[in-house]
Amino acid sequence: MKQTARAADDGLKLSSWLPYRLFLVAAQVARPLESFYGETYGLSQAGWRILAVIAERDAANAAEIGRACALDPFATSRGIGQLTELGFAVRRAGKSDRRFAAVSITRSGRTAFNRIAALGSAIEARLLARLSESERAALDSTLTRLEDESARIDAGGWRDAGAS
Amino acid sequence: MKQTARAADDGLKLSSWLPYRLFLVAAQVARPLESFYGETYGLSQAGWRILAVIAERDAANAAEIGRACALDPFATSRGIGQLTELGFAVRRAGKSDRRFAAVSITRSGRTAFNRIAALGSAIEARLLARLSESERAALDSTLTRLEDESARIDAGGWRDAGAS
DNA sequence: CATAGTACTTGCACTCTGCAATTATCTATG
DNA sequence: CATAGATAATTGCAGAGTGCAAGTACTATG
Repeated sequence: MKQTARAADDGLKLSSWLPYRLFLVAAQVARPLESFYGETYGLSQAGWRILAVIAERDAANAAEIGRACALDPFATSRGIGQLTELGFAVRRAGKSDRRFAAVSITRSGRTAFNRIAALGSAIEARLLARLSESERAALDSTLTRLEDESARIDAGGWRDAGAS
Repeated sequence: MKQTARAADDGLKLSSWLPYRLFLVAAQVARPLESFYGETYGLSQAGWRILAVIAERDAANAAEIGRACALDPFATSRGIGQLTELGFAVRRAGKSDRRFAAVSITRSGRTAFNRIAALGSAIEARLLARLSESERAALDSTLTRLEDESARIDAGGWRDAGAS
C-alpha cells in the first residue's frame, strides 16, 4: 500500500485557517496591552475586561458583568475581587435584593481605565489605519455576522459543531 | 467640582473595540474544537497547533515549529513531548547537526489530525457560509493586513505600541 | 582543546481554571 | 411564619498551563 507520505490529507493549513488567523491577530494585539496593565497595575486579563465593563455600566451585578465580557461566574467573582483589592471597584449590596452585589468603578479605577483605554485605542487605531474607509465598514459588518455565528457554534458544543 | 458620574471618558467600549471582537470570535469558535481534541485525545491547544504544523511540514525542528504556530521554545518543547507520549509524533536527531531534533508526524498522529481537521474545517465552513463570495475575499485581504500590523505591534512591546 | 554559542529540555514557582461545596439571601408553600 | 427549595455569589482545592533560571548536548572558533 503506497502511502503518499505528504501534506495534510484534509486541506486544513493552520496559517490560512480562519479561526487561527483571527486568534493570531487577537493574541498579538492583546499582548502589549496585557503587559502594560499587568506590569503597571497588577491587573489580570479578566480584571481589565471587567474594569472596561463597569466603566461604562454602573452598579452592575456579577452576572451582568460576566455576560458582558464572556466570563464564567467564578472568574467574574475573582476579577471583581482583584479590582476591589486594587481599589478600582467597590461592591455594595443591592437595595431590593441583597444577593445581587452592585459593582461600581471608583475614581482611581476610572483613572486606570482611561490610561489603559488610551493605549487600547491607540492600538486599534494602528490596525484601522491600515484599512480604507470601505474596508472598515466591510470588516464591521463581517465581524457582526461572525460574532453571531460563533456564538451559535459555541453554544452547540462540539457534538453538533458540524451541523447547520 | 461637578463630576459627570457617567460612561467611559475614553471612548473605548469593550463590545465594539476591534481587538476584543476578534478575540471573542476566535475564542468562541475555538472552544468546541478544544473540548473535542481535549476529551478525545488528551491534546492541549499547543499540541493541536504543533500537530497541524507537522502534518504539513515534515521533519521540522522545534524552532521552525514554534515560529509557525506562535509558541515560545518552552511551550514548543512541551507540546512536542506531549505528542510523542501520545504516539502522534517522533523525534529523531538531525543527521548533520544533532542539536536539531527533526520532528515528524506518525501514522496515528495523522489519523488524529484528520479527525480534528475535519471538525475544524466544518466550523470554518459554518463561518464562511454566512459570508458572500466578495465578503470572503475582502475578509481575506483585510486579515492579511491586520496580521502584518499586529505582528509589528507585538514586536514593539507596549512602550511604543502607540507609535506609528 | 578550551571557550563560547546554539538548540533544546527540565525543574520550580507562580498563575489560571474548573468544579464541588459553602454562604447568604430570597421565594413559595403548607 | 417556619421551612424547604431556589438563586447569586464566593471560596477551597486540585490540576493544567506559563515564565524563567539552570542544565544538557552538541557545534563552531580562536
